[in-house]
Amino acid sequence: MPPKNTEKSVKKTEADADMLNDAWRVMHFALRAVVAEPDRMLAKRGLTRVHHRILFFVAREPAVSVGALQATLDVTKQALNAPLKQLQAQGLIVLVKADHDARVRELRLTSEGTQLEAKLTGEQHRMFADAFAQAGEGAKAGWFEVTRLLADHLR
Amino acid sequence: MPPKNTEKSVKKTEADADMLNDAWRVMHFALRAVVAEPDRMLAKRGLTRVHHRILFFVAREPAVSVGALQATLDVTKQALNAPLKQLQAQGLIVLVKADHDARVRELRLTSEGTQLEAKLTGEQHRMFADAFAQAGEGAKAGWFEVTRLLADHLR
DNA sequence: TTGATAGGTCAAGGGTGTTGACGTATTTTG
DNA sequence: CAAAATACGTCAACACCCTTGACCTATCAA
Repeated sequence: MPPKNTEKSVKKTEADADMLNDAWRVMHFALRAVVAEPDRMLAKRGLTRVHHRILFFVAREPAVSVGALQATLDVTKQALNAPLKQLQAQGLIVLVKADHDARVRELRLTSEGTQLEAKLTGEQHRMFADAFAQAGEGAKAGWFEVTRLLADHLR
Repeated sequence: MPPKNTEKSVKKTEADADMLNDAWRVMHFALRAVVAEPDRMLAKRGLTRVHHRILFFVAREPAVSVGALQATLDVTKQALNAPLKQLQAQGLIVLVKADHDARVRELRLTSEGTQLEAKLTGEQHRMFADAFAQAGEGAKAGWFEVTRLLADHLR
């Protein structure tokens, strides 16, 4: 038999639901906040979040091939082509033939691209670092634990 | 004068950068995880996240007007119209003229709509509840604190 | 030489959002 | 009461960004 809905248990359940809704809401806003500043910077150059994703991955894996990037970002080559050309046109990335295989093109950031990427990612890092610093080590550890547990549900 | 890049300070900085990248990555995956199950359930009915958002807000604010919902979701009425009709067609929501003003239509969930919404939101609540339960009260408090601090950057 | 691979490009189409204009019913206001 | 404003619905045009599919070149490997 399920427990009766006493006055008390009802209240507790509703408070829980509110708390969980809050968790979801605040997580949404946090994500928007982290993305907002970089988005503004990108918009000034006529770029979008896709461009940032490209810059981000190329920064962390220099000489990555177009195909590998495509797989990482999980988009078709047609979808990747346009932003890639825009980034080239703005002198943020270069494509050079690979030594080992002249068919593949290796992506690299130019110094300008490196600068922009650092600014974009740095802005996001600053937000996290600030939040962690203000909240303290314990809160930081808790945040990571909970967030990882949530992410684990992806399988 | 900036501090020298000693062997040690370099290592620490890089570890920090990794940690902050991780924070961003894990947050992404957490969000995807929370959204994944409800998305699957919606897809079975040919619905999307917009429909869930509508169900969610109507559940929490019964008799909300079309215009108010539109403002809440921040979309045009044209964008809202199609999903609204689909939800009506599936018998999940009803629109009735308001007593106080026959121009406005008040939205309400049908019992079927209430059921579906509870299933969708319940799935998300379960994920958060599980994560919080596994991580403990301290971690939960830390998670909320950090996430709120991040969200605060929105203004 | 032949077949597979990396990449680029063109064409067509879907999905989902937008703005703008217009129509109808209803309420508020001068 | 007539006129203006409001709530909502709908049609059309367009934009953005992604997809699939086909075809092309250059290059490598069997």
